[in-house]
Amino acid sequence: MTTSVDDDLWSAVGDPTRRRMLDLLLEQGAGTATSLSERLPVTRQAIAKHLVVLDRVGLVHGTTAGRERRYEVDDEQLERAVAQLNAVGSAWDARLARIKRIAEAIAANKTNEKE
Amino acid sequence: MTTSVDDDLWSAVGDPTRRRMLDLLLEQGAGTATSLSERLPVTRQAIAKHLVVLDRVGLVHGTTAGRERRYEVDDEQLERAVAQLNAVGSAWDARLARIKRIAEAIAANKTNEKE
DNA sequence: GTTGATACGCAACCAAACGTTGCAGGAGGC
DNA sequence: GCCTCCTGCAACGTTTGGTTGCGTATCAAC
Repeated sequence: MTTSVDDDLWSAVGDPTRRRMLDLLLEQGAGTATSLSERLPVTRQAIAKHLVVLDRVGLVHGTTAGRERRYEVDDEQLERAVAQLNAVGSAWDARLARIKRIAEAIAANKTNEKE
Repeated sequence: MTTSVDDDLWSAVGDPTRRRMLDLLLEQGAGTATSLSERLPVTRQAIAKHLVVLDRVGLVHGTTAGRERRYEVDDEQLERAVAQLNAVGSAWDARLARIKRIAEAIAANKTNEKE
């Protein structure tokens, strides 16, 4: 039951560019707006805006080191996001399973009623 | 590895309103733009547009019955969407698990160098 | 210290997406 | 016939993802 609190995390993770940014950050351990933009098909400024979004929901946090601003994934928050993905997935799976059971029951019933 | 093909399904499911529409359709078996809009905080026209989006990626399909247009969830396609949610989730989980292992190894073995 | 490259932040601008209001038209019930 | 309900379409506003352009701060080299 998608509570409205989830929506911030969902919309953060819903964007394909942000998902790939998280992939890269996990792969490399950390990254800057510039380093990420070199491996993604968007400009540094677009990446920077996405980093702000991800920072706001706590999925990454950045530290300034000299002229660089380095971002890392927040493990706990990402786990929370994964948990919500799984929650929605399994909720739908449960619904689908129930629908199938009902469909089978109806099919059995109809064959009984017929003739 | 988030192929670009996934993005259509993701962005369809990424919108909170569309997620709730799918919830309602699963709960009620089927629904029209009007019936859905009565249980969601947006207008019928907004719902109608979302239904077009969901139809385009195959998550629902609609049939015209008299003056109503009834939409139902496409079970197979929704299962595919769920599979993709789970795929991303477990990929991140695997990364996080690996990072934790490495962190523990580093804690035990003090000699390490950055790439 | 001056110069030059690098990394960043900010502002203006564009296009697409989500949402609204308003209106015309087809299907059912009286 | 008439009236109601459901739908579809068009115009409009706001937010969001993306761009370009410019100013500024840091590091390295001279």
